[in-house]
Amino acid sequence: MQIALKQQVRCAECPIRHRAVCARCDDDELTLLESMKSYKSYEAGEPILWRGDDLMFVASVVQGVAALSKTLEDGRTQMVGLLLPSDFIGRPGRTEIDFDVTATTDVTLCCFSRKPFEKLVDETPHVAHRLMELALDELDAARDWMLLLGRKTAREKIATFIQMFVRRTNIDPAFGDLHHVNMPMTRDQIANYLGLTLETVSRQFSRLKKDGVITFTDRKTLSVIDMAALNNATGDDADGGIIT
Amino acid sequence: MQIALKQQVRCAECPIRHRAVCARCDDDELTLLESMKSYKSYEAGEPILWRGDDLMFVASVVQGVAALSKTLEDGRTQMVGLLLPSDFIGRPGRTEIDFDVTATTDVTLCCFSRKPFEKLVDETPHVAHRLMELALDELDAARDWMLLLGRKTAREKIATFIQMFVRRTNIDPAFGDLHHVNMPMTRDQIANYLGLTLETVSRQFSRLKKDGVITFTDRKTLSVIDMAALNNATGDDADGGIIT
DNA sequence: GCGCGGCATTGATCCAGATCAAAGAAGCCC
DNA sequence: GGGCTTCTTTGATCTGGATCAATGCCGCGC
Repeated sequence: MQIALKQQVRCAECPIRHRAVCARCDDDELTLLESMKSYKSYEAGEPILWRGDDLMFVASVVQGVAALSKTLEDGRTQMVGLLLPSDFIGRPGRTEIDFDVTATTDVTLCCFSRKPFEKLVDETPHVAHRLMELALDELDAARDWMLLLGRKTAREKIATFIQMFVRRTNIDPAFGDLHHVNMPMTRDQIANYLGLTLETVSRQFSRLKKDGVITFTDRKTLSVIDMAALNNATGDDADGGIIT
Repeated sequence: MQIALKQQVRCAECPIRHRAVCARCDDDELTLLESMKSYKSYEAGEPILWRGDDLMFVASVVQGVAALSKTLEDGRTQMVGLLLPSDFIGRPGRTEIDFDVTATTDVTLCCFSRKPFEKLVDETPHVAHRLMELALDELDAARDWMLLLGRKTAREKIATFIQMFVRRTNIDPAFGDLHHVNMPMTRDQIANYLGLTLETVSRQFSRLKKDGVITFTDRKTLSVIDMAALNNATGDDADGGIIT
């Protein structure tokens, strides 16, 4: 799965070229970015940033999945964001962050020193604009998630979780009726994501399997057998707008 | 409590002048804004916008409290945001919203038609910048809230809720040791906010009262007797950074 | 003052999901 | 391949908060 990435990929060939913060940069701007950027890699499980860290760099996720999480005094933790390729770490005007960032899978970041990057943002309206869009997308995702955390049952949470990966993975609708989904997380991480315990996560996966909604290829890969049943099980309004 | 607001307050005298989206506008810009703006009022309980509505205007909350909420198929609802004076409704590039906006108390909005306002944003970098800051603040709040919804117990949720109002209400630290707090919401609204039922909210208030942490003046006004105990009961790290 | 409608409180019971506990898989290193 | 460790599943039990059901409180209109 993991594609080896040359230490310094040319921006023009970058896999996240069209979706990241640099999406609307022209050739001159890309040349500038190329001179500023450097890649950093992290292994699965490795911390990327700790809460309260001084933010020396900002970065785009090029490859892999990272998680934002918060922890209570006694150790209970909750994921509060999931960073996929093209998502951005760090914000203009913020010098530190209030959550931990951890590599969920092996992760490659495209990093920029904060100061020069902020200068660039100030001088390049469309980069500022793109940052705004990314922040608003995160805000939308956070709100959907709040509904999930506050009101959904365990089964609905798991169904929503699977649905999310289906939508993200399988952009191509002409894929056939069997939706293969890879979930790059352990049961424990999924539990932290959904505000559940890992045992409950496991049990709900088993129930959906017994009910003939999904089937497992291996522990992290499943296929959706009955997409209608899955959508039903999320508890959301039916008008999700996606034709299954 | 409610201060009567003239139908068209001069921007220079506006109570949210220094915190809203217009915070850094100069006199010329204010003159322009004054010619664009119009006030709208809503009574407590009244809907302001429905999910999916076409966003004809954007607005700043001048006075009162409004709530953003989302609803599941079967009617369960969850608040996903609370709009206080100076908070902003509507985003550049978004023509509709994915949640309901309802007046929690009587609300006054300062409205701008969406199109001309977007033009203004494009031409005025510091307005765009301020919008970004407001969005990022909302994102921070959303993440704290996700931790609360996903992992906190009922008692911790209520304690956090009270603490939030203490911090917002009583900016002046030289207030004495008795912290009066006004909560402009019914038990039912608090429950929707915290992902609980109204009965549980009521019970936890009673327990905190019995434990000598708070005392009630009336149903919506309370005083914190033991601030240390309250902070302890939130479950958060002690380093909240506020001297009580 | 009385009656009525809209919160709020309190009690009794139930159940979804947490917790405690044990036994399978699946890597992975030697 | 054998013996680690780490992750996952499944079972038994417990419990916090939901649900169901009164009852209490307060403001308001007549």
